[in-house]
Amino acid sequence: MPVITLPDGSQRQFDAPVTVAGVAASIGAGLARAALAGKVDGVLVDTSYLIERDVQLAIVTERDADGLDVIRHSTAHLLAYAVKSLFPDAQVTIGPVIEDGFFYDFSYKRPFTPEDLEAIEKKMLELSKKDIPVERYELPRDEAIAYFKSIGEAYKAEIIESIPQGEVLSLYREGDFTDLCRGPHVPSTGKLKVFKLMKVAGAYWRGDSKNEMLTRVYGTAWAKKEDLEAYLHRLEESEKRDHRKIGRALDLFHMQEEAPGMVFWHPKGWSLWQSVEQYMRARLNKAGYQEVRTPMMMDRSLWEKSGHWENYQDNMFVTESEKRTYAVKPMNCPGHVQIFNSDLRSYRDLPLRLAEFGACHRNEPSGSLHGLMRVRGFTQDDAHIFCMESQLIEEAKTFHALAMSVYDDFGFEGIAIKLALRPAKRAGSDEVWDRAEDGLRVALRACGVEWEELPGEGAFYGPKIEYHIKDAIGRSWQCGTLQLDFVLPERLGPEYVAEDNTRQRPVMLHRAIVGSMERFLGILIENFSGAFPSWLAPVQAVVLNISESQREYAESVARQLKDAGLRVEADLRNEKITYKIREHSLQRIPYQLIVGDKEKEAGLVAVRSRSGEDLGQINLAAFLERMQAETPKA
RNA sequence: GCCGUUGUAGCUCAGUCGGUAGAGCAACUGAUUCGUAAUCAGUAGGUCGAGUGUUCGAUUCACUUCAACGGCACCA
Repeated sequence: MPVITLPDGSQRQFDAPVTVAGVAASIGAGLARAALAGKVDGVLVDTSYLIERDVQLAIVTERDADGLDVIRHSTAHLLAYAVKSLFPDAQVTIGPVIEDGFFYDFSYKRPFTPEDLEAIEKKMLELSKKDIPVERYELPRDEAIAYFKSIGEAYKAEIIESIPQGEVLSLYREGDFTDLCRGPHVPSTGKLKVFKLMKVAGAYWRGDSKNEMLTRVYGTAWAKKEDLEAYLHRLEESEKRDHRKIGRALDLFHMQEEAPGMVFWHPKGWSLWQSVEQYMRARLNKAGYQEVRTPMMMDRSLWEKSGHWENYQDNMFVTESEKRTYAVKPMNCPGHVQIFNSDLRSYRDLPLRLAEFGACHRNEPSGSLHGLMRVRGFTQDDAHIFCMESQLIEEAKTFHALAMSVYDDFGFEGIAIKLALRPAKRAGSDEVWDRAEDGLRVALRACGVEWEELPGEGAFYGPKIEYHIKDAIGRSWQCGTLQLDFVLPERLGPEYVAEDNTRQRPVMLHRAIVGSMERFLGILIENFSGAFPSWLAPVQAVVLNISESQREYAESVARQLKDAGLRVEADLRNEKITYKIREHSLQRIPYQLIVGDKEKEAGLVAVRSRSGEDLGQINLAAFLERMQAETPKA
């Protein structure tokens, strides 16, 4: 006699076991129709799930986040169903829900084409219209293996084989298509109406590049048509923000075939870069760092000592001269250790913080290159802190505060912190790793922050804290990092003289805040959609004369502002003022200073903000003050 | 690196069922001197990513190669 408690606290008693669908029907016909799944004591189940005891039950509909997931998951199955009916000898593998949609991986003798995709989508609509029931049933593991082998689904059979003996598995049948799945699923294909197949791509079986490449079909699915449209619109909007597009439109940088993965910075892009670099330099100086510069390439033997040769040889650019092999630096740390080693250091010198805007090169796989976000030549705001173990926590805390303050100045919020732990391929003993990982945990705790741990993601020489920032369209990027390293000091041999006159090994902290300058600028471009805050904008203001008679006045205004340190241009072209305003608006210049006869006479400028607002006529001192107020203090 | 797609003027793109290419914007020249997002007229601009092959003839077809784009894998 199950008593069912609904989310509003009301209870219903039934004389006999009842399905989720049955409960929904007892509440109302509308709910029965809308029911996609149920949540029984917090666990998602099908509407066909039989309730035999007292439970908490929520009927899941398309209005719930869970309901949307069920829709997406079931749409992935519908996709597989359609593929199997169009291409019977294709094999199905997996089809999970992902952000905004789903995908399904197939094995087929040839990859699907964009035309196939259209046909598949059409078939899916057809199957949806038929409103075919989706039925759940169970099979013992071994029977399930035999079943999938019998219908030629080798991948499914392999998946089940990796499930422990003795388990009972759930299968879902819709029409003549059956798939292994944990579920739950919508009760019938008619519930799936709003979906779109987005693209085909290759993907390795089980995510391993040694395995066969499958064809992956990506799709999106929503509860309502308007949601789908809003999603497609959102995609279009992010395309407009693409840093490669804006980089061209605003003349910031370009890349070309002869230098794949390397950037040609144009004057305006380099101005942006310099604003970021000078800001960081000021922050680092104030925080007790000393800036250095180390060689672009060093002898192979040094990279062998550091362990980079062994771990990353294939990804290093190498050159030869007079029978010696040199590698272009992929990291700055070995160079910084050489500076540390160049003198006898005392414990009084510690912590020694060496910073470098270090230009590094890594021969990244061709397929991984992506605009400014993933390049082969990049510059880090890198620094290494050499300290005693007793100073670790304090250094980590100070770094954390600095990093957060920098992100704040750039306008980023909601920084996610992650702790990447020892990878399979690593240097150093387990005992050393224990110490390093615990050290970072203690430091994070001391900072009073929450973090997520990522097993196996650390660097070969040590664990790392990662700072992930979220941009204006919700994408997350790793920028900052703090890495604790006991290994490189062992390998490269830095030492200091301790208080008791013994020689001791310093601990090394690797750290960066913006990470790769290239990537960070890419993030800034997309985050601001090219409309940089005035302290970063390559051109902060442009002076526009309305007609020839204010030429000299406009020139003198521009000159005075430049002398005061602003990045200012004058547009004295003989064009209509509306034309000039349009052009500079498209260039996203923060302020347009318009001077006509009125301003010339009064010795003022009429200020138009980037948003199109008229800020009125002000004098130059007032304008300079305004700019000053918009610039973060170092 | 792997799978797929793409590569035509500075940018965005059209085109040629094989007979050496076209638009809009940008650029340049001239006229216009104008008050808050596009003044008018004219001019110029391309080894059709690179290489090889098929062909009387290739930007178009085939193959190779490079790069970009979307994924996968990788990311010290």
